[in-house]
Amino acid sequence: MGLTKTEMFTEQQNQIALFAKVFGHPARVSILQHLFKINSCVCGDLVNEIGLAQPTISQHLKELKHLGLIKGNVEGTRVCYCIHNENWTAMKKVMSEFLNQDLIQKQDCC
Amino acid sequence: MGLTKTEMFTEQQNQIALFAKVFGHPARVSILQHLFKINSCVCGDLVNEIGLAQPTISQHLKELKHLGLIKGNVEGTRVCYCIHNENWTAMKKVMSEFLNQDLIQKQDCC
DNA sequence: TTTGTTGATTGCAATATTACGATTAATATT
DNA sequence: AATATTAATCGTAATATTGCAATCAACAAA
Repeated sequence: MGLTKTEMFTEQQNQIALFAKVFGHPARVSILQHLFKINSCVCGDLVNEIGLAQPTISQHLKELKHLGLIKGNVEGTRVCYCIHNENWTAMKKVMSEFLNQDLIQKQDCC
Repeated sequence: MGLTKTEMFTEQQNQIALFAKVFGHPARVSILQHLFKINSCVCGDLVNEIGLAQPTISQHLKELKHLGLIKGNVEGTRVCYCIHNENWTAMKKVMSEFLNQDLIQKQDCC
């Protein structure tokens, strides 16, 4: 049905999935890497850097902002974007806990 | 258009996105957590544990297997699933590099 | 005020994802 | 052989995502 049944999962599981989903598109990965490298940049720069149309980049930025991973600051006609450090750190904690789970038994079942 | 333009991104960016995408659904997060906890289990157990229909779980398992994160072993009429340790470790390396990027300048742009 | 620049929003088309009923395939059990 | 159990596959419906042309809104510059 295309409808994820979030109510049958824990809050933690849904949160992991939400973060992962936003990283599940190479354009957003690319935007984030660029923001880490450049520290701050304007929407138009990302359009040139990545090569997708301006509305597409704008939409990806909106999703990243909505999850709190980036900040946007209006500077005249331009909007400056940067990584939201505190939220990025919090996200890392959640994702690391998931990724660094340990198996009780190290040998494979099969 | 609903079509991701993978050719405009680096292989690394596409790989990060592929891994992230598979974690982008709470059912798959839940399956993986359960496999870590139980070490190995049968498809039917996951159906009972999670509460989605059998074809749905089977489909999620297929995606996880396709990415190499789990193994499946036929045992009579049952199929035993477990984490693919080596591939999980390799995935962790790729994802950690992305998540642990450092900002050159610590102060926010805005 | 008019024009230019920048980025958000809208509307739409194409494709992808999620979920499950029905069925099938494979093996176990009787 | 007939039946039961288990999981994969098929088909389909509903919803979500991606991408962009066109437009709009806000501000800057002339």
